[in-house]
Amino acid sequence: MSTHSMVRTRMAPSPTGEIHVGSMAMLLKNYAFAKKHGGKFILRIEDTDQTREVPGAVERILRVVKAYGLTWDEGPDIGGPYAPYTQSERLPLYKQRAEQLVEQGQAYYCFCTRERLEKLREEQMANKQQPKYDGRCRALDPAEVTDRLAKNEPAVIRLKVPKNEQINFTDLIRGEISVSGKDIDDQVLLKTDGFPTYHLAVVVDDNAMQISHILRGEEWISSTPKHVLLYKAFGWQPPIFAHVPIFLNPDGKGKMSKRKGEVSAQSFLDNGYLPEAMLNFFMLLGWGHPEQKEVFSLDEYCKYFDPADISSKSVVFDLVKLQWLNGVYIRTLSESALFEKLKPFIPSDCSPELAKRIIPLIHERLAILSEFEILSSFFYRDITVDPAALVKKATPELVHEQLAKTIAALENIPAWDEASLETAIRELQEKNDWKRRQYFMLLRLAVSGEAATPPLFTMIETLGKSVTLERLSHALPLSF
RNA sequence: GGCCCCAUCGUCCAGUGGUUAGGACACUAGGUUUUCAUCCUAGUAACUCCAGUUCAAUUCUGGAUGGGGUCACCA
Repeated sequence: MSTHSMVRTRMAPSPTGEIHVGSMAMLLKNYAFAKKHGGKFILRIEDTDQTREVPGAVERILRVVKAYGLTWDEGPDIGGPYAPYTQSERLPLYKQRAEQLVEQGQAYYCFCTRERLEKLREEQMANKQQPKYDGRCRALDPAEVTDRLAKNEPAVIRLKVPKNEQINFTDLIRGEISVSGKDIDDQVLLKTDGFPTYHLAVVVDDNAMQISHILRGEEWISSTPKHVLLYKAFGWQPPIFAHVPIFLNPDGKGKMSKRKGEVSAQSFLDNGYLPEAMLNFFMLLGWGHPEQKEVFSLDEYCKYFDPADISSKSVVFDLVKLQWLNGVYIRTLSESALFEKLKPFIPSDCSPELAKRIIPLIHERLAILSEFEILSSFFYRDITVDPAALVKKATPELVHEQLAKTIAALENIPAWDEASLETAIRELQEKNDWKRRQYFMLLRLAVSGEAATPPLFTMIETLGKSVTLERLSHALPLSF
């Protein structure tokens, strides 16, 4: 396969904070598409905005992508044939390209101050017009430009958008998209600080790095015509675009945002979602397995995934379904594997030994790893028992009798294991002709403080004799 | 608001010029069960509207409505 027909995809996060789940889902699609075609997946850092850069963000990005189980073939840390993969290290490239465009008459220097532009925008807004550059510097006298540049007057380079042209491009998901040049602003390509804007950098780098397919969020559709214009101006072959629908907030209103809950890819891991479940969930949003399967592996996804099959409507990030999926993945885990993954979520007052004994009891009840504590705390923490609940289904006299007799029986039990406990307690229940539901629930409440727990006998076994008897005794006076 | 994109159960995904419009999550009911959960069974629930094309439109075309995106020297 020649370099030209090689599939090369990329994800290009900017180090301005935590990577968003939507970005991680996009990254997955780029990854899967490259893998499907035996191509390369590239990670590039777009740090062209010095003002928004957050220290340590690059390292965190790399770490969280790995934590999700995804890898890259070329990137800032491992290099590659088109290094460097960090835009701030490629500055001369962009400057040279921007100047080339000026020479070709397809871009121009603009000396307008931020103040003027701001005022202009305000006026346009007041007049209900589109805020857009008015083109004042479009046709500056070349001599004047040279002069002002020589005086080091701050300048940007803007794209000279042909206002009477129609710009068309093909989107793999949506088909032909056409925008009129008059609706496109004269985008700044090179800023006064010498850094490129996203639009210049992305085109220059995607071309330099031989990117063949761009799978990105649909919020980029409206700026794609600018990119197409740039490819044309440089005489380059544009890559194939696929604009993937974005995630909507769980309530279905608007682009998934921080205001309505956690959105960083890392935060889901921190809350106890498994990376495999997250990836599987991403796969399900906007795309369907050919056999309508819901649970399948990354390998299988890479095999079937085709960007052309992605649905074209934005999708709601359904946390309820995510939870279900996560539970499915947790249930497939072995107990030792679950223990390993649970480690960060086991409270310090629960010993690892105890945790290991608790895990089988709550395994199928766990939807998110962080639920470990709430599902297990009564094993290692003091409990509070609601007296009203104890006598809800029986008279105080009966409850008192049941507790007293149970205590007596358990004190003399030959062995403290599930089978012996079950025998003793069932015997008691049958001999006294107590209602099983009521009696078992009473014991459950007395011993755990909870109405929903693991099975009674195994729970009591795990709790241990002294704790169990202590709690039963403690409940005794509560029945009155 | 201009421009662009989109429209099948509450949500996600299938699907078709003639179908009992299918699957999953959620929900409801039942079974298993000492509770919860798991597991099993069943059920409720959708083609946005209006024209046009056609013998026939959920499906094709146009429009309306609705939703989303975008309008920075941010990405």
